[in-house]
Amino acid sequence: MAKEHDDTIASRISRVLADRIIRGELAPDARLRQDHIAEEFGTSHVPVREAFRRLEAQGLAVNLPRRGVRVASFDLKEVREVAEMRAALEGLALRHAAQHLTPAILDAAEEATREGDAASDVYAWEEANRRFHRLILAPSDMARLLAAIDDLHAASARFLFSAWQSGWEKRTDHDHRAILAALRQGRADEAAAILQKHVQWIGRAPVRTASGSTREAFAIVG
Amino acid sequence: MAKEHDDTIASRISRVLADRIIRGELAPDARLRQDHIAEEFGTSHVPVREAFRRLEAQGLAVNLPRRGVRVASFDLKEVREVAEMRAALEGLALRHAAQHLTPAILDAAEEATREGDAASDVYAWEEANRRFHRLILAPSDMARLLAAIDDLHAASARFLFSAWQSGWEKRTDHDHRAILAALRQGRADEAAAILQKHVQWIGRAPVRTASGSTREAFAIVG
DNA sequence: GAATTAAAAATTATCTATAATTTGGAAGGA
DNA sequence: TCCTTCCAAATTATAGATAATTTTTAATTC
Repeated sequence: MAKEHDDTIASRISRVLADRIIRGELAPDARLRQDHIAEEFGTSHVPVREAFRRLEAQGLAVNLPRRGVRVASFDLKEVREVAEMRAALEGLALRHAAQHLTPAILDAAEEATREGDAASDVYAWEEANRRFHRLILAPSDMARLLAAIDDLHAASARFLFSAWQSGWEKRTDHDHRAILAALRQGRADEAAAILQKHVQWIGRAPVRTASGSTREAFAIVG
Repeated sequence: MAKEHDDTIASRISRVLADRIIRGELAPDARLRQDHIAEEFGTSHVPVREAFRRLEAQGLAVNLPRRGVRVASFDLKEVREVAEMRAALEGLALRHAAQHLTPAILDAAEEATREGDAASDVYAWEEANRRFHRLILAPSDMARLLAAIDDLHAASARFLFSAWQSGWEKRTDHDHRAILAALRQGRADEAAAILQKHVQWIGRAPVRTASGSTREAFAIVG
């Protein structure tokens, strides 16, 4: 039902490109040539340009008029910025969502945490992590806030994949469990406080650069 | 210099339409017909469509694929939501900006407050108010955060103009002065706390509806 | 009220103009 | 001679205009 009828070519292109940027298949500063992309998707450049405007708004691409669109670059400063914005907004969302959380939702969130702990690669972990956050925040029923958080999660995931392309290690997410425990006991403010700390934790990993040397990469790991 | 070289037709259209929506010249749910707008601006509909994507991302318009674009509607719930998001994000920005604030900036912010107090209509007041907030937050130097705050200010202004189309009364902004006083004394956290309260204050005003009766309208007045 | 047709509007394709970039010398200097 | 720098022509890509197509909405008929 509703197959993909409510879906324009532009939105499909923007989703696919966003995914490639997030996964690092399109590197920072890489040019996005509208005619090439149009050809790949078998369309004209018009919907491609519309997709570009969406990517710009998400902060995944930057446009230089008459000089083309490039994948947005990022640095440690922006990782920190996104972490703090997530802390502020997710804390707000959780305080509103708390009163609408049901045992069923909390159970689903715990299951997402287990799946994250069991994840064998960083992509699977990120998917489970994002699901956890979305599950406990969605009942806030604040559309604008949730959309903003989604865009921040996209940025987070990009930082994460950039740092941990390989070498992912399983670990147990104690923060998620502490958040769920607090929520089960109706301690919403405590849960929000843990969440805010949790989201601001920035992990670091050594990354092999193109030139063979290694540098440190940073990413939000919550 | 640099006249409007770094400016596309699409961005100009999106700015003009955003302004009309914010000022209430384009009412909620009003249809935005791409061909009509294209004709008005003396262009084709292609840049108009790109402008629509930007308005969508700002939350000022909604797109129903193949059925056209409409001005986004809003309600008290969204006014509250925007107020809380502004509180969260402006608080964050101020805590980062505080250490970079100079006496010159604080003087300029005080001047903006005076201009707001002296404003004779709601449009002048909003301009001065926005300038105050931008002045004290910009030194945080967090581009993504400031862009998000700008979009929330646009939404705020729309709510305000919708409620106070006429009947604006001068008043003295004690909150702004308390914020500046705290900042001058280096009490950043206190300033941020006042700002957060300030931004969440929702004023109400009676509004004459089309049918002649009156209803209450709500808006962020900080 | 359901079905059919006509009109309007959105989406996408194709085409054109213009700006930006690259390339290929030519001139000048060491 | 070799290298660098500068300029102009050629190439490439973006931005926008115009044209074609599909979809939705309205009107009309049965």
